[in-house]
Amino acid sequence: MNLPPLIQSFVLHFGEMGSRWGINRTVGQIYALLYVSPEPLNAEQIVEALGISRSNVSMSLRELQAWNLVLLKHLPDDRRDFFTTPDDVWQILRTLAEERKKREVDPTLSVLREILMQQPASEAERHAQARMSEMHGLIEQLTTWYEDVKQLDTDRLATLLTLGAKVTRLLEAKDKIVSLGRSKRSTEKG
Amino acid sequence: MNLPPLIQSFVLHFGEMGSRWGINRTVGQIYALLYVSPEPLNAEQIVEALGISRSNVSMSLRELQAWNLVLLKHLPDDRRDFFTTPDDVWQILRTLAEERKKREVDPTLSVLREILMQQPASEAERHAQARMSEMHGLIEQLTTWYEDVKQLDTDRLATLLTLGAKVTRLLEAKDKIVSLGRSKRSTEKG
DNA sequence: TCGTAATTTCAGTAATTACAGAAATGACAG
DNA sequence: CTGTCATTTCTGTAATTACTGAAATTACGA
Repeated sequence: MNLPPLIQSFVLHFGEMGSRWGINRTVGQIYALLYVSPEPLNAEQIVEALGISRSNVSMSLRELQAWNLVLLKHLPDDRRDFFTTPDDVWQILRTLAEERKKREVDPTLSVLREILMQQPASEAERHAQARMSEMHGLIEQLTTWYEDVKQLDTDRLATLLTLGAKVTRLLEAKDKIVSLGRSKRSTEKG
Repeated sequence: MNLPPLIQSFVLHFGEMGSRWGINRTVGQIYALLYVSPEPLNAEQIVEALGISRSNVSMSLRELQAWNLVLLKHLPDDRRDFFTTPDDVWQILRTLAEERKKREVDPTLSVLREILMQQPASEAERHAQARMSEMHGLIEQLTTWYEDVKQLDTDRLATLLTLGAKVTRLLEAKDKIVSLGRSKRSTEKG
């Protein structure tokens, strides 16, 4: 590996993390390298920078393309493929969220739905279905929220994040007023 | 494997998904089994239900405990360990979020911070640092939001999720009013 | 303090996944 | 066409990870 020390730390870290993210070391390293490169890189440059085989680079880039995490660019009068990551980190976040949902959530959701359609044949199955139904409900609530906020443009999304706690405080205030109203009325009744 | 068909589907699915979630098949299967079981199970029961070795069960339970995903229970006059998952799916979600953050986000955040402390020795490093800084900023914003909303009790969290889009519409309305005011003033000026 | 049951650790093996190098394919210029 | 360069696919091997069965440890009752 032949990289400036500061970049190498970053690349190596992404490699190590790779396994925890469900991708492998090489894929993680290539992504990190592309992310910090000022210019798009071609396969040969990646081979030199990371010291890995040409075929490994080819397959890893394939993987990154399947995740929609890299952009393919072409330079005039050059047949080679050059790769970058999107400039906008928020766009990267969106892609990541979408792809992980597709791979890690949607399949479970559809399996749950399928199982919940069936008639339980025993008390054990009935209880299991009830549990699965709870899980299904939670996941649906989360994905509904996600589908909702992912529509937001970046500014509004950022605002929503920054707001986070404040929305909460607003809700608490509302609750307080409502419950005050309720307890007053219930006092009057009781 | 010796389970009612409906439960078996669920367990097998969690096993298959296991790899995508960064845990292994057995761990996924055991978790799924405990999740749908009406009563806590001991190791031997898991061995019988899933048809895997006793030692494998022991190591997988260890892994699940490291993730705080299972509860250890003891019955009176019985030395064996019995395991369950929490009843409340929201609690499970919280644990999952916390553990994944700890494993998948925090290490990256600290590596980024460390690298950003250093003096870039070249233009390439300077640019790389700028990119890392963008990433760091985004992750910080996300984790701040997370630290914020994770404090909420479940009712309020659920409300926040359901609200999702509506908060947005509120923001949009506010934006419209503000920008109307601005454009009016700028028209007056221009 | 011995014996027994439960659990954990360990060492070897099986299974899976990652990778390199070679061969094949594709794309284009002349 | 043919030759060249870029990329992909394929096959075998290396490395890693998952798993088993045996041995060791722990916990506790008699």
